[in-house]
Amino acid sequence: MPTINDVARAAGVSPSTVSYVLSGRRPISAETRARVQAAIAELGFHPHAGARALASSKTNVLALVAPLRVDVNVPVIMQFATAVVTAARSYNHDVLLLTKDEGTAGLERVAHSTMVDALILMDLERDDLRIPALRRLKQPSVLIGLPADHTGIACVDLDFGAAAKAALTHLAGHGHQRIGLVGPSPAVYRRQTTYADRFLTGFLETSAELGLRTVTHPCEPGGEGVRACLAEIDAELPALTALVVHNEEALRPLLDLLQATGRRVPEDISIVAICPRDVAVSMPVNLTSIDIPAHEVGTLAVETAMRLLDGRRVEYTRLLEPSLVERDSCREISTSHR
Amino acid sequence: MPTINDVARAAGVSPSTVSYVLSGRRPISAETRARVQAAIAELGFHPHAGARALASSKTNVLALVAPLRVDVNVPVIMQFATAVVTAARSYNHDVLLLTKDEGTAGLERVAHSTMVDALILMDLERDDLRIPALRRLKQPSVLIGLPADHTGIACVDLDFGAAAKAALTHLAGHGHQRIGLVGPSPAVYRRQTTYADRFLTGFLETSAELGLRTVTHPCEPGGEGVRACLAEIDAELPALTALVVHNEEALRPLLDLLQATGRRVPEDISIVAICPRDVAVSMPVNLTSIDIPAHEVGTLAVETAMRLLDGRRVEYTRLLEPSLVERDSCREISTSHR
DNA sequence: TCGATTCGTCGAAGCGCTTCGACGATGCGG
DNA sequence: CCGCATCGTCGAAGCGCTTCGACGAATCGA
Repeated sequence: MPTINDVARAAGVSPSTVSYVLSGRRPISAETRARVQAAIAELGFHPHAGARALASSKTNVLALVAPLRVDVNVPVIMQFATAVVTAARSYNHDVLLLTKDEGTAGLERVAHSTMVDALILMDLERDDLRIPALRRLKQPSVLIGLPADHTGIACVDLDFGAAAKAALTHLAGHGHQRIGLVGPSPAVYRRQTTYADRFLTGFLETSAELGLRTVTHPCEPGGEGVRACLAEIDAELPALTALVVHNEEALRPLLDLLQATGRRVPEDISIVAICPRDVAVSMPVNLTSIDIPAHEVGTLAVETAMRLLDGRRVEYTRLLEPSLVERDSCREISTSHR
Repeated sequence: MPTINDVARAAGVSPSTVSYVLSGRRPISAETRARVQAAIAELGFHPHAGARALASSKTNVLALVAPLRVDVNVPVIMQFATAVVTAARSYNHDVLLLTKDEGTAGLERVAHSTMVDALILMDLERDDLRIPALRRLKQPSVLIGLPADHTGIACVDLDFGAAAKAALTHLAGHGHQRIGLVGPSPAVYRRQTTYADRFLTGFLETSAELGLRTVTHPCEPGGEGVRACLAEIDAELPALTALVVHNEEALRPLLDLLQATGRRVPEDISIVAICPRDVAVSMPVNLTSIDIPAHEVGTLAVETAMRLLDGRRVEYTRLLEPSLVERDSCREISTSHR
C-alpha cells in the first residue's frame, strides 16, 4: 500500500501538499494539483483511515443502532437501515452496525474508542436508559423516535399523533362513528416503544374531539392474536364500521379473518392502515394507508447528524407530517346508517 | 479522553507496560497489572481505535456487504446480518455495513483505506464481478453463497442442491410422483443468484434419479405472479400431487390461492417449503420445510473470517447439510393413486 | 557457585496522516 | 516604487498506540 509519502515523492512535492490537495483546505496551484492527482491515481493511493482518524479526530463513520432481534417490523427496520447507509455514503461516511441488545455498553464502546463521529439510534423506548448515556458522549446522536425526555438530543420521526388524527379524521369524514384500533403487540406497549404511545394518545384525543365511539386494543402477532383482538373489539363496540390498524404483522391475518367471517372490505368494514406503502398495496385489497416514510426519516436523521457535526443549527424535534393515501379500503357511509 | 500515557502516569509505569497489560503479549506481574487496571478503570480509559489500527494494522472491524435494496428475502437477510453482527462481537469485532449496490468500488474503498480486516459478502451471483476484485485485496473475504469460480475464496452456505434432493426424496418417499417446483422470481434467476441455480440443478438431477415427473417454474412476486405460475405448472403437469416451494414471498399467496380454489393442503396437495423455520410455522398450515439456517451460516462465516485472519486452516467450501422438518403439509399417497 | 535463561519493565521508534507556522514569490494600492 | 497582503508550498510536530530491543533482577541447572 502506497502512503502519502510515496505520492509526495512521485509528484515531487511535500506530503503536506498532497494532504492539502486531498482536503482542499489550502489553495494549491492547478499544475501541482494535477501532478499530485496523477501520482495518486498511478500509485492507487488510498489514505489510511486509522491514520486519518488519529490525526484529524474524525472517522467519517456513523454508528447505526438497530433492533436486530427478529421480532417485529423487519421490513421497516430494513428500510431505515437502507436509507441511513445510502444517505451516509452521500456524505462520504460509512456506517457501523450495532445491535440494540448491546445496550448502553455498545454505545459507550464505540464512542469512547472514537470509532464513530455520531450515532443514530432507532426503536427508542419511552424512558430509554440509553439516553442519559448518550448525553455523556462527546459525539452527537440522533434518535429515530421520540422518548419522554429528549432535551438536547435531536429526534426525527413520523408524527404518529398526527397520523392517528389523520386516520380518524378521514374515517369520520366518510361518516364512520364507531371505530376500533388494532394496535401493536402488547410487547411493543410493554417496552413503551414511543411510536405506539404517541399514536394511541393521538387516537384517543381525536376520538374525543370528534365525538367518536372508539375502542382500542393491542394485538398479539399471529392468526390467533388477531382473532382474539378482533373478538374483543367487536364485543366492546358492536356494529363498528371501521378499523384503524397500526400493526403491520396483523394486517394480513386480519384481512384473512374478515374474509373468512364474511365481512367485506370496504363494503362491511372500512380500514385505514399505518404501514409502509408497499405493504399496503401487497394486500388482497389495496389499503388506504398512512405511509411510514422510512426513507425520509432515515435520510433526515443522517442529514441532522451531519449538521450537528459541522456545528450548524438543527431542529431538535423534527416530526414528519403524515400523509394519507386513499386506496380501496374505505367507503362512505350513508347518513341513514349513522 | 485519557490516553495511554495518562494511564501510565497514574499507575506509575511506562506506556508500553499499559499496552502489554491490555494485550497480554508479555508477562506482567500481578501487582503491576492490578495497578494498571485500577488506573484504567478510574480514568475511564478506552484505547483510540484509529491509533490502534495505525500502530497494529488491525481494525477489529469486519465489512458486511448486504443487498439492502428491499426487493426480496428481507427477513432472511436480516437474520444473516444479525448472526454476523452477534458473532463478530463475540470475537471482539465490529461490523461495517455496506450495500451491495456500491459494488466493487465499495469493497475497494473500505479495503484499501484499511477500514476493515476482512469482508463478508452475501447475495453472490454466478459470475459475480466482485470476485476478481476480492482476490486483489489484501484482506481475506468470506462469501455467503457459491459463485462459479471461487477458487481461493472461502464460501459458506446451505447445500441447496442437497436441499432439493431432500425435498424430493421426502415427497417420493410419501408416494408422490408428480411434483412441481415453484421457484424464486425470474429476477433472481436473471441475476443468477447462486442458490437458485444450485437448487434447480439438484431438483432436476434428483428428479431424474428417482424417475419422477416434475416441472419447474419461476414465480413472480405478488398474488398475480403466483396465480400465473401455478396455472402453468398445472397445465404442464396435470394431476400433480405435490409442490416444492423455493420462494418465501410466494408461500402465503400460494396457500391462499390453493384454498380459494378448493385444493386442501395436505389432503389434495402436499407442500415442502424451503424457508426459515418461523416463516414455515406462521402459515395457515404448518409447513413441512427445509430450514434456511441463516444463523448458522452467518456465524460460520464470521468464524471462518477469524480463522483466516489468524492464519489457521479453513475449509474453502463449506456447505451445510439441509435438514427437513416434518410438519403438517405432506401426506402419504396410497399406492392405488400412483 | 556461575553462566545461561526467563521475567518484568522501560525507552524509543514508527505507523500514516493532518495541521500549524514559516517563508519566498507575486500582486496590489497608494 | 515600496510595504503589505495573498498565494503556494514546505518542514516539523504530533495524534495515541504497538512493538522491538535492551537491561537489571530473579531463577535455574550442573
